[in-house]
Formats: sequence, C-alpha cells, structure tokens
Amino acid sequence: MENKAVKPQTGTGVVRSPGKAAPARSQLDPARWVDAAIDVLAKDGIAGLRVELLAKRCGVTKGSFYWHFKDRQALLDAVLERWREGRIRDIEKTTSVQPGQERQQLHYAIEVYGASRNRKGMSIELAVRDWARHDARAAAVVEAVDLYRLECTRRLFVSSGMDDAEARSRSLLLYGCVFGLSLMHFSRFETNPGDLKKRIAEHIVAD
Amino acid sequence: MENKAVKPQTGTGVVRSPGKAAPARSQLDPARWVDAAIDVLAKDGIAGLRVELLAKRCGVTKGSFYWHFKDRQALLDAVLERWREGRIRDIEKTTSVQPGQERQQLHYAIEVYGASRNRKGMSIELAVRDWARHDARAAAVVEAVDLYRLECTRRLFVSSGMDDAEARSRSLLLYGCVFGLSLMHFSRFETNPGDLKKRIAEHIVAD
DNA sequence: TATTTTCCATACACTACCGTATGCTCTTTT
DNA sequence: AAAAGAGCATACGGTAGTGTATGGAAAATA
Repeated sequence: MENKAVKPQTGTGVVRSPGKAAPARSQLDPARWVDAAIDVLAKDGIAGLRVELLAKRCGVTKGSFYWHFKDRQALLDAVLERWREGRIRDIEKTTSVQPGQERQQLHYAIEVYGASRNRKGMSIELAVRDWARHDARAAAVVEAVDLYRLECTRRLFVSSGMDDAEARSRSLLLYGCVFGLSLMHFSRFETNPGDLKKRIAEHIVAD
Repeated sequence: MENKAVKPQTGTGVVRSPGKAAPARSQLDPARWVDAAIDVLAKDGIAGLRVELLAKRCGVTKGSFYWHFKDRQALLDAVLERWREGRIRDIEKTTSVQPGQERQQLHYAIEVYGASRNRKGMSIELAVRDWARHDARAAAVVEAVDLYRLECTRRLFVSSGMDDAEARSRSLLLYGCVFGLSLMHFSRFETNPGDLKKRIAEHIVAD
C-alpha cells in the first residue's frame, strides 16, 4: 500500500536500479503507453482514446495504466507534449537549409505534408487540431507549434527574397492549404493528381 | 401502444390535420430537433451530440426524442441531410453571377467563409469534416458537397479566362486554404490581419 | 533466502449514455 | 361527450467508461 507516493506519474521515465542499464523494455513504461495512445489517436481521434481500450491494445488491463499514470488526463498531457516535441524537431529538420536552396526546401516541405505520403502523421495532425477545438491545453500546444512553423517558413520566404509581409502571407497560405487539402475529399474531382499538386505548390512558392 | 407504426420518423414533417394550417409550432417537430442538434454539433462536435443532453437543451426528456426519431442514427442522418441541402443552396447563391463579375464573386466567396464572419458556419463545417473522418455516411456527404463546390468555383475560374487545369487547381487551393486557415491558430503571428487576408485572396484569384 | 518493491489483474462503485416500455395529458376526431 | 391518437414523462435494463481498492506474482534488494 501507499506505493502511489513513489510512482513516476506522468511520463518522466521509470526509476530503475541506478546501477543497471534499462531492462530491455520487457515491461510497459509511460513512453510505450504514449506510443500506443498516439496510434489510437490517429485512428479514432481523441474521443476514441479510452483507457480500457488502450490497455487491451497493450495486452494488459487498466490496472497497469493507473500505475503509470495518475489519470486519463495525465496520458493526454503526455501525448500533447510528445507531439509538440516531435513537431518542433521535425520543423527544424525540414526548414534548415543552406542559402540558395530555400525554394526547393519549401517545395520539399509541401510535398512531405502532402496527402499520400505521411498519412499517419497527417491523421495525428488533424486529430490534434480537432482536439484543440474543444480543449484549451491542446489549443495551446497547437498554437505554439503553428507559431513555430509559420516563423520557420517565413524565414525561408524572406531568405528567398520576399519582404516580410509577403513572407507571412505565404506561410499562412502554405500551411493552410496543406492542412485544408487533407480535410477535403476530391478524388473524384482531380483528373491529374500529380499535375494538380505541382500547380498548387507553384502558386504557394513561386513569384 | 403501437403508435410507432404511424409516426413520422426521420424528419419528413409531422402529419397534421390536413384541413388546418401548421399549429404555430407549439410543440417539437423533427426539424427543431435538427436545429438544436446542429447547434450542439457546432459547439461540441459529433461526440458531444447525445440524445439526453439534446433533450435537456430542448426542455424535454428523451421520451420526446424517441417519439420523433427511431434512434440516434436517424437524427444524425437528418443532420447530414440538412447540412448537405444548406450547403448546396449556399454554394449556388454564392457562385451564381452575371458574366464579367467572376473575380469579384470569387473574392466574395473567400471572404464569406473567412474566419471572423460566419463563425458558426465554419464550426459546423469543421465538425462535419471531422465526423467524416470516422463515419462513412458523413464522408459521402462531404465528398458530394466538396465535388459540387469545386465544380462551381471551377466554372467561375474558367469563365474568368483560365484553362481547365488551372481552374481546377485554383479551386482546390481556394477551399483548401479557406478550411485550413480555420484550423490554425495564428493570431499571434499576424501583424496586420486585414492585409494578410487580402494578400492570400489575391494569391488565389489573381493571375 | 527473506523482504521489499515493481508491475499488473481483479473486483468494485459510480457515472453517463442508449434504447424500450409504459403511462399520463392534452388535442383532435367522431 | 366519448374515443382515439399525438406528444411527452418516468422508470427500467443494459452497456461502456473512469477511477479506486486490493491482492498476487515476479523481480530486485537486503
């Protein structure tokens, strides 16, 4: 009894025997719960992310879950934090470039987010954004990520020769379009998918 | 008993005494349930649309609901149908124009959907689109509406002098951007909101 | 080896929701 | 006025979810 006072709580990592290395993950730790949670989030949205279903998916019962996490909200917070960190790292990778390659990098950024490729990433993105429409914590994380993304692409546009106001509007155009197109169902509208995407990308980055 | 065999079911209208006019709506009919349902949908999404909460909101109990509707799904179908009809009518109004006014009309369409104005309409739009990500019936309706919208703006772009392929990519750009921007949180990014929107609209409709 | 500690299963109480059954009241019809 | 039906309330059973309490097995520690 009273083990709750010592338990790791919200995903800071399990405190193992300090002399030994990690025990090859034979058992669940908070990070793996978050892995599974993000899978479910991508598939069923925030409303489908339930403790008992998640536990069943992990092959255990919720008794395990409530040992690793204080409650469902603690898991959700960990999911948000993980998503935020991943996005920030990803943006830095996607928008870091040596001078002269800015336009190509912008095209690359658009293509990476676009549709077919990275389907799971976009599912998570849309699920988090819908979550943010009804939850203040999620909204704060989305706002931080958006701000960072917009700032990074703004710099790219500026480096490629645009003034600040134009760079800002282009950044909004870029992400707005990328996310918006993922919301739409236009398979029966496009006659030539590849051509359409090339044209749209040109609108966003070209002069 | 056995009144269920005669009841109006899914929103075709209450059958009143044929000789008399409508009784000034002193009681609930399916249409008013759908009204309330769409309000809730805009505020809390499809997951928040529950029979008992909706009944409480209407000042009755679910006993009333299950007299007007077979089950929850019947209400959801009615909501989808109402949304579809409303969108089709709205698109026809927004994109009907006499020759020579196409560009202005496209600007108007963008502005109507944009952000601050029509907040509730956009909330419904996003709620339905998220619904469509997990429900085949909603997905079918969204696809039909998208197809109709894209076709209407395509015609506007063509009428304003563009070739078909360009008109198609512009249509996708338009709606993708409109919906995508509604998903983003960029209030702390924009220095001049009005200027940004004007620039974005120009990107979409200008040569 | 004995004893903690870790990690998880089981059982429980509680809540929220869906759908049904039934009865009550007011209105309309005959 | 009597009968029928429309519109709703109440009560119920059933399911699914959250969080807690407790016990038990396995591993780490002493």
